[in-house]
Amino acid sequence: MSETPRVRFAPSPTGYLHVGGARTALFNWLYARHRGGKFILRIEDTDEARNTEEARQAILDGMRWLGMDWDEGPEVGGDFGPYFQSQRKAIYDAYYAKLEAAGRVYLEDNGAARFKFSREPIHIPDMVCGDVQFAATEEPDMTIRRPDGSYIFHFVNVVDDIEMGITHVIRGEDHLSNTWKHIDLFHAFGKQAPRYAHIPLILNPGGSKMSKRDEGSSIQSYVDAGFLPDALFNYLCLLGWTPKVGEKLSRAELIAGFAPTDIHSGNARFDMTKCTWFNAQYLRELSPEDLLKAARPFLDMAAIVIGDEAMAAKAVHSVKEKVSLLSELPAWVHYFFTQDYAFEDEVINKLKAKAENKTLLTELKADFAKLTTWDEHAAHASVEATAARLSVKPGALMPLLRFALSGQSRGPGVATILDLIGQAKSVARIERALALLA
RNA sequence: GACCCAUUCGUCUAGCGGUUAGGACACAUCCCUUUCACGGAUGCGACACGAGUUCGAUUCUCGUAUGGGUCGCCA
Repeated sequence: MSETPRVRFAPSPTGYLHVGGARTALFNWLYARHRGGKFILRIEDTDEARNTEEARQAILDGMRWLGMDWDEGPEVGGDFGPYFQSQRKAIYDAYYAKLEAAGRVYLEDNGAARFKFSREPIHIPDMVCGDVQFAATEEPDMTIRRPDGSYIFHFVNVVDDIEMGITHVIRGEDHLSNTWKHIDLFHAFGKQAPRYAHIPLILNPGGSKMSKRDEGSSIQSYVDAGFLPDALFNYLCLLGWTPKVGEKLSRAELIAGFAPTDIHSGNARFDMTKCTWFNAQYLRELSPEDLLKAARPFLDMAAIVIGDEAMAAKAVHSVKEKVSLLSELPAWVHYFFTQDYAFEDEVINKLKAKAENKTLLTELKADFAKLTTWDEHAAHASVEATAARLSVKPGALMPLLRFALSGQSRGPGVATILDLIGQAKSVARIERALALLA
């Protein structure tokens, strides 16, 4: 246990990066970083018919988006490559020969090769589940090579773990029932099996294993929905593991506190509401500039044209505690960037509800037009002055201004809106609203 | 069907023989307030069941039930 750990995440590029796979990768990554070991990415693409280049790319993209770097693997290299199983056939052939020499394989009529199980009891020391005992198996010997010469998962997985010097295998609990087969193989090769940690599965809200159909099953869906990588990263860590020092933690804290022995052995349901809450928390910590940067793709998608970057940063910042996802931002800020914003029906109705609204807005506009300085304080003071002059409460004027300036019934403080939009445009917007009431 | 893992508020969980069973999300109420939010306060809400072991079980053991997983020439 004192050797430098070498752990790996070994996804199969058959689809998108799955949230469960990402969490597995994350625990491996956390463990490697915690112990100063190596985190290896190995692509298990032995089944050519099912693998796609898009899927391979999606995995790499997803890993990078979440902020997990790998010390060895695709596009990085390393001393134990290649890191694509599709390129390691010579190694597998050599290992197959060892099994053959030991009399542990035999051929089926069609050419497929099977590994002869030892048929002895096997016990798995697991850092999460404890010691798990499996009685001598009565299952048929397992196929390890197809008739076309390509090898099966269980075989290549073990061979590569040996060849790559993997010391700890942290993977989903769905593998626990098959692990005795792997150990049997390790023994057949005269090797000691690595340390295992089978982590609980992530279940959908219905309580079964998350599948591709479920909301939030692919990492890309979080990118699209406007999640921040740090937020997802943090939330995913909490599924199956409880850090001792709190829930909302930085990566450094997560790395420092990570221990495989603290991982639970019961499955956990994914709670999108709490995941979203985490995102809201992380969103609020962003500086105006960083928030704008993160929001940019979503603003672009909504065809919002940002003129002044500084103003745009202030605009998104002004509503950041009102949203949980970046994708919600455009609806809250679009009117900052165009004089041709739409009016909600509800807003028009409220403006028309009272005849005096027209008078009040006209007076506000007149006072705004007279100002020689324009900022949040000046604008706010002007509204209060108008209110005093007309003997009404400022609170009676604010909603009207909000309606006129934004066309919406909710938003940041009215003074903030006035400041960001500017004097001339604010006056123009009130005129526009007045025209609507005519 | 066989085997494996699990079972505390709706969800994620703390608990490692004696606790008023704690926290987070959600929910409810109140406060704050120019809207919507944020924030603050309070509240609602759980040990699957049955036997043991013990002076005493949420905690240990066994059984039952329930949930999940695995038994592929998928990974």
